[in-house]
Amino acid sequence: MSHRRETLVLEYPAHELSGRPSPEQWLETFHARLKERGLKSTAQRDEIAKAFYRMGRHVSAEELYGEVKQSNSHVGYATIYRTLKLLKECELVSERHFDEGQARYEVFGERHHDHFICERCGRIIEFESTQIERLQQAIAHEIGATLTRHKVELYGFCRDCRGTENK
Amino acid sequence: MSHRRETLVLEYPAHELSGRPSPEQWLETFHARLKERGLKSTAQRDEIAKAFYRMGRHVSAEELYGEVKQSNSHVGYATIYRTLKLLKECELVSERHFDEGQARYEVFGERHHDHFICERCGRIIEFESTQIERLQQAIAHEIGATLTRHKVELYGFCRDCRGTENK
DNA sequence: CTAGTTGCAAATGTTTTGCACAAAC
DNA sequence: GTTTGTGCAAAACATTTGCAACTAG
Repeated sequence: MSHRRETLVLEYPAHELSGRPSPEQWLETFHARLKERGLKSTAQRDEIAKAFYRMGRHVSAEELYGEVKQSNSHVGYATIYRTLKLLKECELVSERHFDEGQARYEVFGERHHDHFICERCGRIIEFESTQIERLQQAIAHEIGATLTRHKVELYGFCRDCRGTENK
Repeated sequence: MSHRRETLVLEYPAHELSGRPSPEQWLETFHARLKERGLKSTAQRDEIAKAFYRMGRHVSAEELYGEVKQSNSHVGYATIYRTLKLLKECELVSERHFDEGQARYEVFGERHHDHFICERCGRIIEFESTQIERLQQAIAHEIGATLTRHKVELYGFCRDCRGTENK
């Protein structure tokens, strides 16, 4: 009996993302979903979407605002938030609330994964676990509930920050 | 080989809480921890702590403020927040951030449990799973991290709200 | 007495909204 | 030409803080 891999740790730098559509495909999908909803494509929406995609994972509205400002100094915070909301509605982005004040956003529709967050350096490591997925379904079944989504977050000290806790 | 129970669903109404100290014990502990820290016990702190304890689980600052106002109309929001922060520091209360804007608080130090949150009616069901606990440790080990805390949240439709999704 | 606590109002940080002007379809 | 989108400033929230008056130890 083969030993199937149940847990997979994924830690990619922003420039090395797997399982993603190309930026062009992604933007096209955005345009299509906007059209479906009778909404318009605009230069700002494209800029924001592209900047977001380029930045990789776990981006805050503030960070995105900063990035977009670099190329186009004339976007307002409001448009950032409005576009992020749109991208959520178009199911291209998902919103996460880690234990900070602000929300973070990531490209949606990749394989489901969960997060480890280092409490010292803020590093976020992603992982997938089919066992955890299965267990969650089992628990939902026991409760008598239907699951729409779920969230597993581990907090602690990462490899590099272990042993520096008391510094 | 016996079939050990791995998952336990806990759903208590506020008036039927298990594994808790008595309100008096709890308040005494609060007093003791304040003293340790060179801080004072006051009428307000007691009132807030008692109201909190009485209200049961998953209380927001707003709800607690409302409750305290009933008996003593002269507490400010600031004192609610300051006392909640104190209770956290005294490890008598823990703070949770579900996917709402506001934080929710619960009595700390009971057995670790996780939450299912119904997206229709807001009901929160707690459960414990030793398997999930073990898996999380295994994942932390694989990442090379030390875990300080973790969080599992399931979202969906509860028993009573299933089938009413499209109403 | 004196350090710690309170209530208020004002400040904060994040996100949302109203509105007049501008741009897409 | 409508309808939708934008930028700005103001509003809306949840939470925190400064400060003068107050109170527990």
